[in-house]
Amino acid sequence: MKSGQVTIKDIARELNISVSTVSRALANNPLVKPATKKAVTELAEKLNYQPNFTALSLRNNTTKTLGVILPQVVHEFFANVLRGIEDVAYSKGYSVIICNTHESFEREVIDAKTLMNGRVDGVLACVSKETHEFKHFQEFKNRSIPLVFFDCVVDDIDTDKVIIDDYDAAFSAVDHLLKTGRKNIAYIGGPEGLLISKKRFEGYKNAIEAQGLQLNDSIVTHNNAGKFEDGQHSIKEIMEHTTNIDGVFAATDMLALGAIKELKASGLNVPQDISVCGFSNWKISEIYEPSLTTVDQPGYDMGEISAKMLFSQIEHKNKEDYQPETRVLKTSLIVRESSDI
Amino acid sequence: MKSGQVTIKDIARELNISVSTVSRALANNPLVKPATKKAVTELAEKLNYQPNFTALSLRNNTTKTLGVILPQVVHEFFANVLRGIEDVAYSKGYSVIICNTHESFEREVIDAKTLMNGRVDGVLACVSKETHEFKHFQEFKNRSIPLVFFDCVVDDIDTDKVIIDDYDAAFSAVDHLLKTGRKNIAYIGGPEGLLISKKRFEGYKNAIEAQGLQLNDSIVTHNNAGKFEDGQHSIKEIMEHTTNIDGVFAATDMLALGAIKELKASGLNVPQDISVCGFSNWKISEIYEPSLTTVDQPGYDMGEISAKMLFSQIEHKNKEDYQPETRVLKTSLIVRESSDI
DNA sequence: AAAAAAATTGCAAACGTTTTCACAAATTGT
DNA sequence: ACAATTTGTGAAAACGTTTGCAATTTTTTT
Repeated sequence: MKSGQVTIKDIARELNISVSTVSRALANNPLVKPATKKAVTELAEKLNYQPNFTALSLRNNTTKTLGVILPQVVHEFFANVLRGIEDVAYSKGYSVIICNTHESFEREVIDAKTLMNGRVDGVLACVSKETHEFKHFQEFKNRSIPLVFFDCVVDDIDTDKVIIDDYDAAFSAVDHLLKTGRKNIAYIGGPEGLLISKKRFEGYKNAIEAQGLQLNDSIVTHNNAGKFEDGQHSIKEIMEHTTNIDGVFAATDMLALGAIKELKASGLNVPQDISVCGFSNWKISEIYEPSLTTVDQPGYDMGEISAKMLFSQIEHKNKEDYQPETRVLKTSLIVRESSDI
Repeated sequence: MKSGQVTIKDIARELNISVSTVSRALANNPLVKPATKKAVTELAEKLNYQPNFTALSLRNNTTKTLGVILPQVVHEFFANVLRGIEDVAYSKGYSVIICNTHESFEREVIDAKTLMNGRVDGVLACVSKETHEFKHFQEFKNRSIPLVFFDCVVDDIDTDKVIIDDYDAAFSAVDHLLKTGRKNIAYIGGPEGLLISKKRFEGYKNAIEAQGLQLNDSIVTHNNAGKFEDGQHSIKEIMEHTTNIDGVFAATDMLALGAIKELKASGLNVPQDISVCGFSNWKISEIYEPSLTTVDQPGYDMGEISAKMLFSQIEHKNKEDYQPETRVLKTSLIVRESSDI
């Protein structure tokens, strides 16, 4: 027994009344006599009474907690998503438990299990790039635990989803490079299996073909991660075969920055000789030299919208008429020095 | 009533036995007959039974959850701390609820209240830079909820603490600059009220004086945040009065990078004309050009040690013999291009 | 002053689990 | 065949809270 915890019973005993009365007094129930109410609230104040969270959860069958499963936190985009989620949650008196899978499938499964036993009222999830099997998420639906996917979603699971229009974003970005006169634009991609990677590549491809140009496979690369070093490595690889590229579209800012570093090292000037565009608009892309043209993702909006959808599921809990929905959010291209010609 | 949740009662009803037996069977209690045990476990498996988390918490008076209060998550150092905490927690079957105060005092108080009602078994906290009043933390002690401070700690509260040796780190960093021949080293600090800021400044000051040099107040600045723009601004301010500085020691990597950008803009070369050193070893400091000399903080270790101390408090819960302890962790200086002369 | 109505309060059940205690059934020893 | 074990099971309490219902007290009405 936690010594410090003062309960409703303690107050009842002290005041020689029943726990029911104390409970009602604290709830400001009009049934209870003003005098009693006063005595109770004053004593509660004095003893610093806080209703036991676990008992409330059990009684009300609601934990006032949301779970978030996501692959990274040191990531401006995810951090913004989290802020959006938190703001909505806090405004409803909910708190948020964050499970960071560190891009590990194994951890994701563990985290999903952790959230499956009634610990949360609903779950927001962004799947890791290692994940190709989704039983652990399906189980939320089986148990009718409200679930919303954001960013990296699972197509096969019928639930609310909020995604970025990755295709459109990539198309616009590459189109921008083409419009400035670039013709040989390399593609440096993230994990090939990931849906968002595929969409970004599609956008790249179609933008090029829309200009009547031919896609050149030898200047297209994919990486298992989206890290700085991968960007460097990709450029090296591309330059082994092809030296006349004049543009780079990278699927993440880190890939783009790695590319810039490597391009500089090989004696090229960005943007004079070659333009570079990233994806995500991290803080670093603004302060790097040259500053990086990139796609700004509406992270905060995504979090806010996802959380609102989740609450609407939670409130529809018992009804059968809930129709899952997919929201597609628009991005905006931020042109900076790295493509400013 | 959540439709999806299958309870021990459902199993008992289905098998026409009592809930006690089901409970025992699931706990693999030797008292229960193998046949019954088999029937129960098989049905539980089939129905995908998961013990209700809330009920367990109430029964056992333990939530198997730790709370972490910290001011930022998009911060490599804090992210590493979190990994350290999570690894220890997960290994003990605990999960972690992260409260991100976004450096807001108000939010910190709300978060503290949220964790105060029996939702967690213990709390790890790093105070925000806005915080100058600590009642909300003292309350954890009053309720005898285990509490460990890390990084930004509260001196007045008698509990376990894990800190970086900020003084020593700053001293070594500045000493390194001095040893390479620098004589006029500017200081660009973070929030002046913060203990870690004071310690870093002390280290800077003493390193300079240890060389028989005089501290020059006109090349010392403090900032309310530790952001890139603050670094730029500080350099501008310093250069208005003093133009012969040949070194900069900044209290964060972002301040240092802002400083570099501004120095470059004013026509100086780093490190040829002036050396710069940051603090924290963010990823960006490695990839920036020039790469940044900085102090590496053992974030993972800090998280791991803090969590272990917290568990030792949790396990000592009822005993009176617990003696709070403060652990001071050593840093290491990483010399890169920005001071390589 | 008694009856009726209104105002307060307490009892007990419920949420899902574990565990102590008591009891029933099966087995063993004589 | 009967007592003494052993083995297996169930009832009930407990964790801290809310709430329907019943019981009590107080106030109003006649």
